[in-house]
Amino acid sequence: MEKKVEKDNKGLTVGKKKDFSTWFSEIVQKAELGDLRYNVKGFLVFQPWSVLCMEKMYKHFEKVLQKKGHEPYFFPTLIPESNLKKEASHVQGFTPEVFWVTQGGDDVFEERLALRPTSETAFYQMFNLWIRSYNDLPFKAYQRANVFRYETKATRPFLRSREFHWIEAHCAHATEGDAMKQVEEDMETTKEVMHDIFGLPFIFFERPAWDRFHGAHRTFAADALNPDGRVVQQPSTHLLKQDFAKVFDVKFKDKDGKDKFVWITCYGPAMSRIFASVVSVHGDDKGLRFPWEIAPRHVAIVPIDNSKELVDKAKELKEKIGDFAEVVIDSSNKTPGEKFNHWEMKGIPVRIDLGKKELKEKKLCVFRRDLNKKEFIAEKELMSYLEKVKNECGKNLLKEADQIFKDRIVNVSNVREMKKAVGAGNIVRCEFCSIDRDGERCAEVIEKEVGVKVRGTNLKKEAVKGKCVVCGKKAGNVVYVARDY
RNA sequence: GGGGAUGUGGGGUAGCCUGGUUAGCCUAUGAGGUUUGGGACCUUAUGACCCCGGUUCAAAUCCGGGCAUCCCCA
Repeated sequence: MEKKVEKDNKGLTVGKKKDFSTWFSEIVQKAELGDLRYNVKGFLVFQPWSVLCMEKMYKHFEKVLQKKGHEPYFFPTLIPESNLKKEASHVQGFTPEVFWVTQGGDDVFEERLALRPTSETAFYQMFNLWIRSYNDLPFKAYQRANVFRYETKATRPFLRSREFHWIEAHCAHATEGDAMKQVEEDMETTKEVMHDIFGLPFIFFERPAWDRFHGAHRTFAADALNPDGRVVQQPSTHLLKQDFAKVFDVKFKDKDGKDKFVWITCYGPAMSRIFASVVSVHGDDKGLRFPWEIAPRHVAIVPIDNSKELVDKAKELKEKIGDFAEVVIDSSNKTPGEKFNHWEMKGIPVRIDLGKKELKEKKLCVFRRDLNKKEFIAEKELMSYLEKVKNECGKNLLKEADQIFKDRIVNVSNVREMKKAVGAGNIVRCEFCSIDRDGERCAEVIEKEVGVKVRGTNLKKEAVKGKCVVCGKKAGNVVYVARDY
């Protein structure tokens, strides 16, 4: 049959590599991930296909957090201004981004209430009441929540919205050593979930002194990479030391009978933003692709026509698959071709094309999205086929993503090379004077001349032997630089 | 932070410069029918000029303000 001229706008009109920004906008709309037409700037409606995936992502994160001893909470969305103001650098950093609630009905509040931009100042207020003794430590809490930030930079659906969905974990420890171990545990959690299950490669960097979380002593953040060569900050974990403990007066009686301030850490994986990376990293020119574990649905059965015979057979197969996979039957009135394209756009891992031929021959025509491969199997092999795809498809996507990520890290030894490498969409590795305050001037030079930010140092110690690419002084660190959003 | 562009049914658009019939087209949607192995077809129906103000006999069109979206640069 003749290929139809694309004028109905159902397919993607650009390649992911060619024009990533258009590709992303299109896929959000055409795969029905989010509707941007909600009439408040910077906010969007999350549609079922993104919600179903994000629900699964939440489950994976929460399961691991709970396994490691975190307990779940739901904190209030509103935080009094006085709480927010307690820690000086925290308030300074977040105040410009706060949405304020000033009234209830016609009553004007004496004190403004913040729609939480993050919940340190809510959790630690309560830590003060809950923590009494070293027996209470470590105190490991988390919540899944939506938070609000009045972003002034260009907002983008999922990636940077004024309301986003995340998990924030807050922990209190008896010693700095314990706190640092927590930070390491958070990084391990990120790898276990985001890399191993969601299939997203990243590097954990320690951020330079000038780029820490407001109120943190040390900040560690995972940078993932989009196809356009820009990095996206994914989960970050922070060593807050005792600053917040002091202003919220969170003390415990230690074994030696003395009152001591707790050491606090916090960790924040943003589900909506990780979802953006899942879409960006795994998607292709036909649409979405998902690792099995977080696919909104697993199998679509497409009856070639909607005859009773075929629809009944589809139901029978669904029954047979049972709890092994989530199955949808597409008995819409679309033509088969349109259904095929639709489910490829949606990124369903397995599609079963069911026609009279298969019925007669007791065969099934199966299509797997990770490889875009169609084949015929005997009907009795269905379950083992699904099992195989379940095991393989996440791994395939991960392998592909890891390879691309690895190839995008490029070493340079001067600013000119850096410009070239960054222009080609790479993350650049180079030697640099210092990630303490005195290196900030060199970072500014790079930002101005090349348009990239110093992301930080890799946690794996890397040998330094040369000079800083900017000032030429003896290098103190190997740093990574990249364009960001 | 700076600059540029845009806003017309659910989606994509024509018309705007030069104000003047019933706002045209594609698609989607409802109904009826024919179809169905890679984006079907016929008949028919529904549906729009971002908001507020100004100019004018007359505004989608010109002017001012607001809101929103997209792109580029730092």
